Amino acid sequence: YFFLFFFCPFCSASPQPPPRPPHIIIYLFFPLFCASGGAVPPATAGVPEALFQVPQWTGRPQFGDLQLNVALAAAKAMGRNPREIAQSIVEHLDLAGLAEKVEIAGPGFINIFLDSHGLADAIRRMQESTRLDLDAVTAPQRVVIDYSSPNLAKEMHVGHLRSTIIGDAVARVLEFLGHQVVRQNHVGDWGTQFGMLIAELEAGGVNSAALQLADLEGFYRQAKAHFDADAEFAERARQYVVMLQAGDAKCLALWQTFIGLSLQHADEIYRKLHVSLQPADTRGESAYNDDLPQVVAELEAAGLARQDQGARLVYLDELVDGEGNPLPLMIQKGDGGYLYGTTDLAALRYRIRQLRAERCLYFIDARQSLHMQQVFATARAAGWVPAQVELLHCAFGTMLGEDGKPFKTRAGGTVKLVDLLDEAVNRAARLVAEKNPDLSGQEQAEVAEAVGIGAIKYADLSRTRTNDYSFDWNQMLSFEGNTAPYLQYAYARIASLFRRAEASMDACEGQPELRHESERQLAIQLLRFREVVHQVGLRGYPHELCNYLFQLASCFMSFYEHCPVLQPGVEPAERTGRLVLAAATARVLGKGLDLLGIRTLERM
RNA sequence: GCGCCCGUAGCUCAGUUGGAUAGAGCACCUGGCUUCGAACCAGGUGGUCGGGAGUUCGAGUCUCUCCGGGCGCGCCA
Repeated sequence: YFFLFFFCPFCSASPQPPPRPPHIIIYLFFPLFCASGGAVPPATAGVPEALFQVPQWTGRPQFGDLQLNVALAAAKAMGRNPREIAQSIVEHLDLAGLAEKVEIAGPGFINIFLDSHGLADAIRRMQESTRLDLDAVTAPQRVVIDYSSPNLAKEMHVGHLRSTIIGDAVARVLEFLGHQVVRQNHVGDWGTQFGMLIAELEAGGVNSAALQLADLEGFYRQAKAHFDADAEFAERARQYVVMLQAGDAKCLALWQTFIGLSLQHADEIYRKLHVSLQPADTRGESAYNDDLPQVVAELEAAGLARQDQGARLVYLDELVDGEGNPLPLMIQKGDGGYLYGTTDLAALRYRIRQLRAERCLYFIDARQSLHMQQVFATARAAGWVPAQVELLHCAFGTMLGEDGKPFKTRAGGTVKLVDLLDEAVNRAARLVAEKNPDLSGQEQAEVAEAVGIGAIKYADLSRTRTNDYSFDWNQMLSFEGNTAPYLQYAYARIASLFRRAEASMDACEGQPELRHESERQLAIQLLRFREVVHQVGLRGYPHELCNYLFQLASCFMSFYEHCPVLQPGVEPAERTGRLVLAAATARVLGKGLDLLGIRTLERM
């Protein structure tokens, strides 16, 4: 016997399991045609993996729109003929109104050909819905997201881009899904580096009142050089750190000057980047200074910390290398100073206790993987993290130079983020002036801003975040092909269409006809939006949304090429239907770009 | 030594629970602007998925092994 029930991960109205234990249960997840949204039901966790199936989009018309391979998997488990199983599944399938045809093909593929009327109906519903038919999750979580977190001792550079942009996109996605998002900008505003800077200022007799942001970078470099070369200087720097942590007034005043300048600079960058971080989201390492002794004391009391050569380290059974050698986390130095791991633990404790996090996402460099693992394991061992709270290190790769080594300019420095952003806007401005000289100067500037910044963000967001990537000025500032401007252009064309039609995009309603293949493909793409957004919220990979939006825009461009809308000879019903498709496309593109933190334009 | 990541078209990259003929963008070639925006569209050239073995109806995807590259592994963050 086969018991089939349709069980949509985005739908709160899931059917109940059969009353008696079935011989075999096949769950069919239908991503489409669900009236209401919801969280992924926890029941999925208990389903035997082999019998758990989501129909896949085929992308090949001859194999239908959706394909189920469950018969093949079941055949293996049951030792039966897959085609027979497929046949028996198909006999039990009731897809009235959803599919016009179901075929068994090859060794036992079940190919589902969606019904065009059903598709059109789903598009109509989507266009009528204020949320693109994507309702909020039924079980919202409180999610703390740690991202951007620049080092305040120096100016922001291209290396800070990834965490800032990717974390922001995921924050927006989770918020859109209905989760309660708490952003945490864990800035590096504490520690040895500030002792270095203070020592450098003292040595140089610099007037801190006249200090400018532009000076900071140079001071940091000098201080670092002195620190590495001059043992005496290094010792002084360490003493300043101790004084700073002890609350010495003079040191604190200097420190305030530094971080004040840096935070202001960071905020300017965030505004330029159209990143949603606000000053109130900043809670730097210094905020946890007073908690550190308590953190160490608690770990000690829990019997997790041991002293070794004056330093305190946490040893855990699960923190070992391949040969069983311990990989301890140091939480206190021999001189009594604390380390960033201690601060991370204090921050995590704060996020659970004060912020009441049910989920914590960390957008931090992949090179910190071991460290994050140590911090998570230590916090759990200390009993600070309830078992149901998910701690996720959303790692990202390193930005490399042409030589495959961590990126540096020819002079050995880093590319400042401001310079990259300005260059992007300048290039975009030249392009706009050339392509659309009719726009006013003000409009051209706005377009250049949106296009230039969008291109940079998209170049980063559209790659799998865990991979390293090479910094390539031209590629990052490209405006052709799979880029943000392509998506913005598709949006602008639709806006233009509605201006010409003298119609409102939001008020555009009706039933598309989906006669042309490109109309059908566009409709299918539109309906995939929900599953993609949920996926990004679950895994934290914004490139999945980028890929989807690019496909959607491509489908639209093709549709628009082949299906006239306002031209003479187009029947009224056809015209209405195509306007609905265009409007729905614009809304999904607009929302998708918004979730990526990229602006849309009515004209460009 | 141990661990993690990576190796897919000339270049930069996708490829979700293993599914039918491995896909994009850039570059190159051929077409398309008196018709809704050519930042575009239609089509073409281009691949031993690093090598080998295994698992099975079926492997870019899973296992093992080798090669090549990157990163990490107690007193910086």
